[in-house]
Amino acid sequence: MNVDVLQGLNPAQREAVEVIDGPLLIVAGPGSGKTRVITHRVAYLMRVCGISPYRILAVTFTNKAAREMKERLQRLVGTRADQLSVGTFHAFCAALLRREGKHIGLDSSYTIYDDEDQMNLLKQAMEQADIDPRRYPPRAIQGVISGAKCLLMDSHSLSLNRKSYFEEQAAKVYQRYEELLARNNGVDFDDLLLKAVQLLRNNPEVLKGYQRRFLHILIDEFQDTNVAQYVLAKLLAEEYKNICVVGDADQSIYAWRHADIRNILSFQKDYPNARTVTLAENYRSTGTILEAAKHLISSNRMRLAKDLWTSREGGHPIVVHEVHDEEEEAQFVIREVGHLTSAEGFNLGDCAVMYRVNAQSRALEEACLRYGMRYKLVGGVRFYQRREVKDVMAYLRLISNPNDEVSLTRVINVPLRGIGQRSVEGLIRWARSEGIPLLTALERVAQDGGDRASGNPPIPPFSKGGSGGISLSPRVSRPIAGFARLLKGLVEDSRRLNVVELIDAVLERTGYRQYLFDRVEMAEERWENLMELRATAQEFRHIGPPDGLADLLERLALVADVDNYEESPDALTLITLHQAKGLEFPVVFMVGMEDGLLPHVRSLDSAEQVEEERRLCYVGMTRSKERLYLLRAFRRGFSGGSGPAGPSRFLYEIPDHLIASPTPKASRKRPSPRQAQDAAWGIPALLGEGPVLSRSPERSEGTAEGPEPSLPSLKTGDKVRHPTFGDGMVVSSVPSGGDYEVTVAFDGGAGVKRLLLSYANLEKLG
DNA sequence: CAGTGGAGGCTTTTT
DNA sequence: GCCTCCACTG
Repeated sequence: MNVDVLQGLNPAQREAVEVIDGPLLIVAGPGSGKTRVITHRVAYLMRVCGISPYRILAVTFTNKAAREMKERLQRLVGTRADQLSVGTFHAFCAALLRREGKHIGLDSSYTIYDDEDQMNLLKQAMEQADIDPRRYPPRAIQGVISGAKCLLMDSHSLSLNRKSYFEEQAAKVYQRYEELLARNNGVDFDDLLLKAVQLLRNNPEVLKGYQRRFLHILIDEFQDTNVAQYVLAKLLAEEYKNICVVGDADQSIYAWRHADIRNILSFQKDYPNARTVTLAENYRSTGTILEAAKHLISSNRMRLAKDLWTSREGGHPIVVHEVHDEEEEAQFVIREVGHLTSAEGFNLGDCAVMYRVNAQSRALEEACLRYGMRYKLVGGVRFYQRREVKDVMAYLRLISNPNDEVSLTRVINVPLRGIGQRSVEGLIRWARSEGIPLLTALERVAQDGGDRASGNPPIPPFSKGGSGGISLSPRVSRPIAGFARLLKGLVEDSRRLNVVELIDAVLERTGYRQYLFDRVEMAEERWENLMELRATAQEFRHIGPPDGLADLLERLALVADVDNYEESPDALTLITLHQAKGLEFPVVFMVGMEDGLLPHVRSLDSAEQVEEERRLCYVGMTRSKERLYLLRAFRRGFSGGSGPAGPSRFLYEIPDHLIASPTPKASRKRPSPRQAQDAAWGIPALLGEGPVLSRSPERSEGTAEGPEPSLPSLKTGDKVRHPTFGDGMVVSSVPSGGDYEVTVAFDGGAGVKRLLLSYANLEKLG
């Protein structure tokens, strides 16, 4: 019985399963059976080594991966799999904080803020810190704060280690932002990790408990972990040092989210005796595809080479095709998919179209609709980000955590109750000056504000009245009082109702349902979404108050999507390259193979970023099992106007002999600087045409024209004016993906900026 | 207080 | 080119 856990594994896989003592690094190339190894390893630990599932922790990057792992393990070891700790870092930390948060002053009913909530709070913090959001984009500030948190830095340490004036400003916001979070009894996603680490570091006895519990720790997608996650894992593994990490640096595509490939190096340094097992056999792709991908990725300097191989030699050549624009690109995909499904035995569900940015899905979707091809768009607006869902969630959060002012301000006037922005602001200011929670302020208005004689002169917006009350006109106070009563009633309901009943109560008693159908467009669809939320809540209905609500809210905060990607046998998949990671398809179309898109313009200023783009390209190519198409358009309507675009540099990194109907040798060489210049203006560099491919000549000709006359040329030394940054001098101007990337040194505090000419709205000064 | 229009701003995305 | 946010008007 114990034998079958090892059966069917190749020698490397077998080693990765059997080496259980001490630290282990598994380097897992694409399609190397990684998931199989992980699940079999866990099964081996349990069934062969007799280790209790309670003492095994397996951490994954996404909920989906966690779910799949659990399902597979259930098949391998049965119901004992339920006792395993399998989940994401964030979920693990959320549970830890709920249980042990009291050690760091966090109430167990804390709220987890998502991106949108976080930005709301951050903007407030910026206002309080008196930092101009025009000069310091909140998004960028958020990025700096998040980056600091992922390195386990607090605002003080960010301030000390600042590398720029910008970071110094960010540190100021950070401090305020933390104060606001604390007042709201809220945490953001990064806090889950940061606070978990803080908690464990500052509470040795708590830490010891977990260290002794987890005899074996596994981390999947190790290349995607950030420093905080690695430190957390290291802390937990300190007792037994049975830590197994699985990853592939070549598939690291989340550095921009503070994932740090250097964790792999740190691992080898922190555990000098760590064993390394490389899974090099690829079971997914044809020899041709694997060869092309290997060749591409070998251009990266920051990597450890590994020798991937497959027994599936040869295979269909890769099709590289040029089209005029995105419309033609979509048309080509549709025609080709039609051919593959009607004549070559593929199913529609076998095919996927992958792209760099979501905006590219539009042309594809339109084409699918026009030609009547079934498709499945992955991603888009996520479920828990939809307004109606977030509104109802805000009510639920507020019931659970009355200190949550973000949620309170979100719903105090939804449905419309005549409580305007000014009233809310006044209320908040008043509550702060009195040092009372916002909810208490509401209740006070309900107690005495509502009945106050109308003869009282309203002092807008709020002012202190006698005995800690406030005086305001009934027009303002009545709806506020009404809202306070509503909330109080719902909090009482929550003590006796299960979560499903509670959701129903919220929908009815707040008047939300009525509001939706009376006043909101597409009410049916939105209602459907709310019913889906209600369906999710069913899972928690048996958990009595107040835990049911807390559990539901945790789930809603940590599980991003109900309709995560699921295979649909009869639809063409449209998906971003990022989301495609971990998936595989018999047929893959990669569209938008242009410099400026892949690699993306925003990555062109650093070699590291271009390398990440190359990895992204590598990830896309290695999703394919049988057929791979690389499409490139001469001209693409991209944000800000349409411009010609040169072929992706990555196309030149694929050997000729792997490409269908090889193009003339001369044009397949890496372009000379002159050619690169031409390419940037859309002058065709790839002249060859495959047999399947036809390009309408009359349209193609139109692309060979010169630069758009509308783009003014700027040269070094020119004086320019920018609407927000003010006056400055051009330092450099280089063509970039059909645009110009202009570097400008501004006179004021703005410093040196890199701008895209078509976005920047620069005025040339005589 | 609430609905409308103009201006500005633009990857990738899970938790 | 399209969506989002803010400012203004009704």
